[in-house]
Formats: sequence, C-alpha cells, structure tokens
Amino acid sequence: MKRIADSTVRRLSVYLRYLEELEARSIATTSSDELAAHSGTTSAQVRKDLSFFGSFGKRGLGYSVPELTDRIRQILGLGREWRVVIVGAGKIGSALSNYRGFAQRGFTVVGVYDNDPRKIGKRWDAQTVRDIVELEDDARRDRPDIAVLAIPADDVQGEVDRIVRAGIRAILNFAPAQVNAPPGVTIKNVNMAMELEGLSYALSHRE
Amino acid sequence: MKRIADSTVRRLSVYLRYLEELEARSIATTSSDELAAHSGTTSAQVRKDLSFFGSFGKRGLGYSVPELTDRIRQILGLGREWRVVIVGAGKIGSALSNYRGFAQRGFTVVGVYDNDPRKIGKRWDAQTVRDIVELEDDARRDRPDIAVLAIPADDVQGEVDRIVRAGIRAILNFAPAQVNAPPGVTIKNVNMAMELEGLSYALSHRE
DNA sequence: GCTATCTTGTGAAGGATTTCACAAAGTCCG
DNA sequence: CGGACTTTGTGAAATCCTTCACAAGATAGC
Repeated sequence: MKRIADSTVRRLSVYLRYLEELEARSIATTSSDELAAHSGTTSAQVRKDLSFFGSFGKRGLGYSVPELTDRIRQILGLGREWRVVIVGAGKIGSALSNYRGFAQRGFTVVGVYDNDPRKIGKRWDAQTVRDIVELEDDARRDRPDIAVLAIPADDVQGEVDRIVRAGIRAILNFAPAQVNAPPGVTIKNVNMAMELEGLSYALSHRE
Repeated sequence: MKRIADSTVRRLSVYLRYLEELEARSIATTSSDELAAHSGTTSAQVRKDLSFFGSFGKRGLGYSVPELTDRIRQILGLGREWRVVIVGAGKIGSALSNYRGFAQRGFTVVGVYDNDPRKIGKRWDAQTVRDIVELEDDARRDRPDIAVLAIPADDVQGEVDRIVRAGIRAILNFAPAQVNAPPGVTIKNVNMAMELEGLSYALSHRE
C-alpha cells in the first residue's frame, strides 16, 4: 500500500473522535461536510483522506456512522489490545494512564518503571513501580508493544536504547530531547517546550 | 514578512535546545551539519530555516553559538516574560509547571483555575487554586498571555470561550477535543490519544 | 598573495499535500 | 418514471515544503 502521510493519520484520529460522539448520540449518518466542520478541515480533505483506504460512503447520502467508525478503528489498528509500559513514574505517565480514552481504545498498562529507589516498590495508580533495570527481563514475559517515555531530559537516549533492546518497537516520547532509534522502531515526540515556543512565536509575530 | 511554516518554527525550537547545550559546554561555534545531526534533519534544511530570518553564519566557518542562540531566542519571542494561566488543576498542568525548562524560557505561572469545589482554595505547586469563574476578572489585573487548558474533554469549547473573553490570545490545549477559536487567537493542540493512535497505526502497517 | 579547503546562503528542481472542480451515483418527490 | 437535488470519489491544478547543487565568501597554510 502507498505510504500514507502522517497528517492523514492524525486527521483520521480526529474524525474517529467525532464519530464516537455521533454514535453515542445514536445518529446514523454523517457527511464529509459535517466531519470537516467538526475537525477543522475541509470536506474535500475528509474525502481524500478516506479515499486512500477505500470508499466508505454513499453518494447523495453520506457515511453510515457505525460503519465508518468501524472502518477507521480498523485502519488505525484499534481492533486489538496494545500493551503499554510507562517508563518514568511521574505525573505525565499518570495523567496518561488515568485518561479514560486510554483503556477505552484498547491500551493497557502492563508495567511502570523508574530508576529512583524512593519510587521503586511503591504503589502508582493500579501498578507497583518496578526497577527500570528489570525492563528487559520483564518484557520477555509481558510482551509490551509500546513504551511511554516520560523522564527528565537526562540520558533519554540510554533509556531509548534499553527499550529497543527489550524488543519494543513503538515509543511515545515526552522528554524534551532529540532521540535516534534504529529503523523499524517508530517514535512520536510530544514536546511541550516546543509547543509553548510555537505560541510565543505566534504571539510575537502578529501584525 | 513572509509566512513561516509551522514545521520551521518547531525545528528552530530543536536547534535552540542543542545550542543551549553547546553554550553550557562553552563551545563557541557550530555548523549547519552539526546542528542537523543533532536535530534529526539535514544541513540544507537548517540553512533554509535560518535564511527566512537573515544570515547569521560565516561562510567557511559556521555559526557563533552565542550569537545564533540569541537570534533564535529573539525569533521565537523568548526575550521576554510570558504570563501563563493554567486552567485545570490536574496532573498535566502540574507536570508542565514543574518542568524546569518552563521558567527557564521565561514562562511564569500567574494563576491556576479549576471548577471543582474540592480543589478551589487548595495549594497546588506554588499557587492557590482559584475558581474558574474568576478568570475573566483576574485577567484584567494579571494580564496573562497564554492559557494552558488541561481539563477533561467535556465542555472544552465553553472554557475556550471563557479564555478568549478574558482577552487571552494563545491557548495550549491538552484536552482531546477539537476546538474553534476566533481569528487572532492561536491554539496548539497536544493530543495524547492522537499520538497513541499514530503509533497503533504504525505498528499495524509494518510489512 | 595564491591555492586549497571549508561552509554558508539560495535559486531552482523535485516531491508531497491540499484544494479545486466535476462526473457519477444515489435519493426524494411529484 | 423523470427531473431536481445531494454528496461522494477522484483526476488535475495549485500550493507548500524539502532537497539539490553550486557560486560566493571566508579561512588557513605555504
């Protein structure tokens, strides 16, 4: 299959959220126009995005909400459980695992790790914090798919290497640091400093 | 001035982080090649990004670290204090305000708000949580520039409207919801669900 | 001062993404 | 059943962003 742009995948996520809302309200059909209005894009963009994966609508009528919801879930790979480990038993990881959409979409926390002796062994949400050095051994048993990396900026690369050695091939990185991963490992960076600086830039360049 | 791509501004942020590291190590000069290697891009991209704002290097030599650091800080609008209010006294806001780069780059928390009576009046980091209904009045006195919106997905739009009424023109939104702002107000969305779904998509579409 | 070498700054080319615009397919109603 | 209307799916055009490639400016060594 042709490579799909990152921006397309992100928009599918947004469409899905609105579709779930429609489903909860028992609304049976929607249109590219309506999806666009609630997703901050245009109807042509919605149709183009969906067209990469098939044609799910009916001309003149629009899209069946349950069907399109299912299709997008399938496209995004949300039809199964994803096993997640959180590296860094701090506030960000906690916010994430308490987020109700997290479990709802099939993401399950199978372990929480830290390197701080004061945290190891303590209760943290529904988990007990484990020593980060045990990640590689544990991974053989727990088979996590995704690591959420939420540690301070120091030695981010070392932890990325450890995660990769543990056989995990997807990382959500909250540390404000640039990291390299071998090919075959996907990293998404969420960088609050960068976003704030983007706002600072926007505020500074108003005419 | 010509409109600058969002991606360019984000990369400037990354360059700045590396430059600060070089500065801390008292290294006097660097090159587009070196900046690129530490920022996950190419040297041509670095030079092109900088060229939108001027020419800061010396041919054959590279860039002066202190000078380029200053210039990028200026471009990003980091030469001044930015007054920030946090709406939603939860873990995300707390993680953000405890992040050491936050104060370092001139972002100051001038108020924390919530609508939960159990939180209002309580201590939260170095602040006392105030009632969200007071935001508009307080803003006249505190003159915040940026609002960090970190509440659950319900009624995000209502809070955005309140923030805009309070005269704040930049919002960093952590709520997993699409929001509309009037022109002149900049919103950056940080959406963890979206990022996770992006990873799910990547894991599902490996050959 | 001359040559070899380095690295920037930047037009032009190439590639990717978004927008346009319209034929095709379906519904609705008289 | 036919005409008016709606909305999709998609090539083509337009726009935006990245990469290429190289002249020009600067240094260093002899």
